[in-house]
Amino acid sequence: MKEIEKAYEAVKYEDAIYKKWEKSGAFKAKINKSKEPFVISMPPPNATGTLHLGHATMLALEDIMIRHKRMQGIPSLWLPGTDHAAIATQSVVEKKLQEKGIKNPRADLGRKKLLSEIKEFVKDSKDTIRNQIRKMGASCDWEKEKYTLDDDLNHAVNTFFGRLYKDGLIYQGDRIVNWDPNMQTTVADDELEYKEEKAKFYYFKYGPVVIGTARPETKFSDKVIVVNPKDKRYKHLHGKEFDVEWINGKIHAKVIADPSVDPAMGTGSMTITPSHSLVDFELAGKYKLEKEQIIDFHGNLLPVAGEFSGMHIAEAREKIVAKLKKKGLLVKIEENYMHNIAVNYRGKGVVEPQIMKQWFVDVNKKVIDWKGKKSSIKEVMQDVIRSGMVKIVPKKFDKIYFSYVDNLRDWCLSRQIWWGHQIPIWYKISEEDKKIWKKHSESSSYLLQSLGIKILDTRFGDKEPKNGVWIRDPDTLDTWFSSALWTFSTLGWPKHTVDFKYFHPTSVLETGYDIIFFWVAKMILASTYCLRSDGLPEEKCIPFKTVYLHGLIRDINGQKMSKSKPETCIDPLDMIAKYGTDAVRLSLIVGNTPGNDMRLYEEKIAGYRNFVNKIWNASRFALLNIADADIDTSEIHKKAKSRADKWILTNLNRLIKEVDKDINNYRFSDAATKIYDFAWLKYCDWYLETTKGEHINPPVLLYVLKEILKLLHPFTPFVTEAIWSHLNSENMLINEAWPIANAKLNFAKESGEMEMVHEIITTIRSVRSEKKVPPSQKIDAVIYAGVWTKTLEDKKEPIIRMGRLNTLSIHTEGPKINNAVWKYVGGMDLYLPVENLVDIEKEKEHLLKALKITGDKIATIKTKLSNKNFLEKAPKDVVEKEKKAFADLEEELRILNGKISEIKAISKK
RNA sequence: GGAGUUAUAGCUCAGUUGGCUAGAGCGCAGCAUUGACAUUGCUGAGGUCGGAGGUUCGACUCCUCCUAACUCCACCA
Repeated sequence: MKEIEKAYEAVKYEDAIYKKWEKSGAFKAKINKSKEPFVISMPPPNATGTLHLGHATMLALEDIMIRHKRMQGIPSLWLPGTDHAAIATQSVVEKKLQEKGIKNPRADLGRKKLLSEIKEFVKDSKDTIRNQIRKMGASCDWEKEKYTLDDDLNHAVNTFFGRLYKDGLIYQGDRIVNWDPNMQTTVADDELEYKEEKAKFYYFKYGPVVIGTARPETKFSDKVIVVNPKDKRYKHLHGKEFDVEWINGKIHAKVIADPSVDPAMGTGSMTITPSHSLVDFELAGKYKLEKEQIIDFHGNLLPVAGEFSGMHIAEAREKIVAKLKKKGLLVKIEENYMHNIAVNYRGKGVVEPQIMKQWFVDVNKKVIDWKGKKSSIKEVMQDVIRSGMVKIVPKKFDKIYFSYVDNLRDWCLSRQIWWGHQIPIWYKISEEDKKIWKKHSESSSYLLQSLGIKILDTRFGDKEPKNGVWIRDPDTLDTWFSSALWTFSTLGWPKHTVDFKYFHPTSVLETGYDIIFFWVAKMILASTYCLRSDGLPEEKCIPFKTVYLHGLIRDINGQKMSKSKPETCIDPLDMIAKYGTDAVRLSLIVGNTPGNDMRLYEEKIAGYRNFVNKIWNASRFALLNIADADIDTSEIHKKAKSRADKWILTNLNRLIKEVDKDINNYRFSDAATKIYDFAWLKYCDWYLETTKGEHINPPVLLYVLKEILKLLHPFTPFVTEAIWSHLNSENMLINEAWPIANAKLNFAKESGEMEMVHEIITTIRSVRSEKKVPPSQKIDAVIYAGVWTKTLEDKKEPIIRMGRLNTLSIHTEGPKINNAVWKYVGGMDLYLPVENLVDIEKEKEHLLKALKITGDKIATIKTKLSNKNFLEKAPKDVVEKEKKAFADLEEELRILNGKISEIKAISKK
């Protein structure tokens, strides 16, 4: 025992402990059909990413839940995995290839080669994130690890797609999509970011009206003017048609009135460009107008632009304006027009709305047999939350969820990149078209469109259909399409494996609130649809029973941490190296309440490192003071001797109850804080300090320490396991049984703090009156403290070790130290020095202040107690409490008055 | 434009269905320290719970309005 270091150095222990856990099989979930399991599917981090604070928080929270349940003997599965993060990964690899000199990786390498490049890259970097998950101490079942592009998960994806297709829920449609000309792919609405930008706003004469626009380059073939029907300025024009002079000659235009136009915006009249604006596209659909593409997929103008054809839009804009000016059609230019432009949040490319053929999921068609009624995807998604089948913690996110689902649009599934699950759709084409197609390296679906390839037939399938020439849709599926299946595809679905039957639905989904739309909603969509069509009862079709949404971690200024601001950005791995995983975990848990953001700063982590060290030292102390670590701690209630023993056991018992309640209610911060307080303030500062010396009761000392370690283990797994190995060489703490509150350990009556306090105060008072000394200013502190003294064998002078105060000592015999007179005060075997007087004036001031406060309180409480309404309407226990408080206060007042008269008597002398 | 969240000590945050004198950590000031621990111990200062109303015997807690900050959604032709 003696060789334990004075300070706990996390780095020395953590990796070895993790290996030991993993090797022992402690993380493996064991099926036990007589018990209901506890299951978490780990939100899969990007396979090529590195651990950030969001991951660290997620891992810490989930590990707490899993370790707690595991110690309770509940079969617990935490299934880890990684995500292929399609767009992010492909763009990283493409960039790397470009750095190597391959200018256009897709065209130059072709699909097969590029994919194998990406595969290599993922393979190499996957271990990074895996090891970082281990660094956090995550006790997940690595044997069940999955990757969203695994073959069996691909099979699940295709099965999901196939069923939707068969049910007519998947359709291909011309839709306006967010096209990123840089990345050459569509971007989901969810993935857009808006950036404010200053631009010029142009006014042009267009026939009888003046129109305003920021984008003249899209206006070549505008032939429809739209005005608000209530706008009096344009009433005479409704339904009229006429020829107007425009960029490249005359255009036959007509006027439509629609309420979507804002009369206050610009001139109140506009022309529409259905191909490159969502609003215009919807208007065109409403009035059945033609939609002509103006800009191609690289951002260049098409032949409709005449002399500007082939020019990039950025370059063309001013030239078009110049031409219109020459024609006398330019009215004015507003220079400082602020507007938002949409950019892809990955890569930041400016998005150009385009009409393209894309695959969509219909969320409104009623095909799901749900609770005896044909329902749409949207309706099922609403019902699952509304009926409470899935609970969201905190509840405020219900509203946010509904505002999203109620306005849910059809889900655009296709992405024009190669890394991901390729769409399992085949097109029958002619031999000749196939030759053309091959020349273009099977690029992307928009080329199918623009090359004019004729599709003769369309089929769903994993493999190429027979008879005829078939090509597969070159696009891939939205990453979230595979993530949506995560809770059950990882358990073997579409097969109903033993694991699937036992472990699904999962218990808790724990993640940041920022991906509630991306992921949480899509998981509900996918699991209810897939599993219901398997014929499972509704309650088995949800992906999880509870969603716990943690707050996001922000920097000290409340800003999002981003790599662009390294000075405020905290890297969890650096912090782990510096302060240890346990400290990092605590700093992420304490103060983190569901759905509320939390600021993190290094001092906070350092604070928890100090706590970890405190536990280490308390244990060290215990071990140094116990001859034999194998002390029998059974039947501990019979071994509690002193009042202090009983007090700490009673408090421990209370703590266990509260911690269980808190963890079950997802109040992890509260649970951690309570254990922290108990361990540091009650066990170390109070119990250890009080019993130090000859009053150590080894069984209780050890028992309480062990219980603290168990309670703390889910929060700080490493240090607790490290200490445990000194206490118990046979079993690892990770496998120990979780503490259970024991009624026998409730000594509240014998050991209640207040009772003890009163007893000691009484004794002290009697001591004082005997010796006629003024009350010590620090007397009250005595109650919490307890100090010991010890004579060193090798020193002549008696030594007083002052743990907390100068005023108290514990000794079996009335000591005579430093010429002080010590008096036995009983109760806890305390000896009190009756000299060491204090500053009388200060004491007087202090007492008078206390007297005033107490007097005020008594007045308040008196009013309350004389209030009839209070006595009649307030709950009985509250009234009782008030009465007791009143009695206590009066007693306090008496004591204070006694002290004051004492002081006055002394100061007179 | 629509919706939501937050506002409590110098800083970061707790405060569970309204009910004992509103709490913690950090920071600050003072004191202490030879056998677990300076990654320590004790003591102290510091709050009209954003503002104004209302409901109630009683409001940090519930309701309304106002102010400020943040977030999400929509979107600017």
